[in-house]
Amino acid sequence: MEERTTKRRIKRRQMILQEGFPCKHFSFVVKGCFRMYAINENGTEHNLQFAAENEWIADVDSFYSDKPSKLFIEAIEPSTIIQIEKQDLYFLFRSIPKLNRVFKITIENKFVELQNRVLNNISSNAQQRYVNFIEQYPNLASRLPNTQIASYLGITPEFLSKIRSELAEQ
Amino acid sequence: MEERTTKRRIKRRQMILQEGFPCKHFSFVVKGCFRMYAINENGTEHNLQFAAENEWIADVDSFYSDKPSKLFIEAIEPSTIIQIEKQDLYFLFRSIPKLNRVFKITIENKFVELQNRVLNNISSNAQQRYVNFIEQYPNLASRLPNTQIASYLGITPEFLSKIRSELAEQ
DNA sequence: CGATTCTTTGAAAACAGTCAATCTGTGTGG
DNA sequence: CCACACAGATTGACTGTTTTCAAAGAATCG
Repeated sequence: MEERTTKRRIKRRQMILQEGFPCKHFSFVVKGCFRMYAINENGTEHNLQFAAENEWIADVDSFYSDKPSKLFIEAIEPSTIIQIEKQDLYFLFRSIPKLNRVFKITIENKFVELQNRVLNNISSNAQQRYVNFIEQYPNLASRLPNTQIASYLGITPEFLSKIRSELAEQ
Repeated sequence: MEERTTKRRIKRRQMILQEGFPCKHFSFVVKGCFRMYAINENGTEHNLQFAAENEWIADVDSFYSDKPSKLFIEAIEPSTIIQIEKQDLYFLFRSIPKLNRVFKITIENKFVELQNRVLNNISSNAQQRYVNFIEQYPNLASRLPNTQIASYLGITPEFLSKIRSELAEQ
């Protein structure tokens, strides 16, 4: 297994995926925290996903299709990851059949999580979404800058600040 | 295969899944169109997904966990579906190994689709989301009532109507 | 054809973004 | 270990977006 994977130390703000390049690896976060985001035509960043300890992160679309990615993955903290390339992942799937099931369940869970996020986005206002985020991911909420949370929720940092001051005085 | 699946005719407005019940089936749409939605505490409906011909629909979370669903699935048009229960699906996975791969790819594609929808929700205003919807799903857009599209986009039918009249005069 | 759903419209209110200025904290190099 | 640069957080005034409510007209299922 070790010879099929690579352990890497990643500095704060270092990118492990940049727009325009194919996503060559699935990355497992051993220590630290990452964000995956897109940049729109105005230059605004939008966080699609965070990944902290014991979570996988990759641009699934680009990884399986080999298309150039439209996303960035960047370390928010100094981090350690274990990376695996597609051919090696497929090798492991063949040699450890159980792994297929593990990955199937992982993506099914991520699918359900995303569906709940969509429901949140279309049914709740910004304050409710922020409260839900804190309740659902308390450990992320406490270690992330609010700027990053705002970008994940789809609101401006200024407006998040106003939401927080409203919540504080209640 | 036939003896493991059930073909059903579904009337317009008939439910094939209701909140509080476990989702017992994956349903394959042969003919017609369905929507999956949640109802919040105010009684407002929010469309999570549509499924027309040749698409699968189910509450994935409830189906695999056997938990009571929080969702509804309802026919928007008179429809025909083929349903399969979990035990029979697992039987088919064992007898037709390729089917595992087919389902894996299906859910990976749905995952990517959902991720793009989230990106849309957090990065675009209502007008852009509506235009994107029409471009991405032209055949759905033409057969669905605007009420249902508004509910999918997370806006009110009244505001969608205003968006449409703005687009029309351009 | 009739009942029901869907669509449109308008005015007022609530929600969220923009821009600019200031304040706070903290990572890094010296 | 200190100082400084820089990212992050807050505030306020103003603008823009979306909702709400009510009412009327159009389309469509049965």
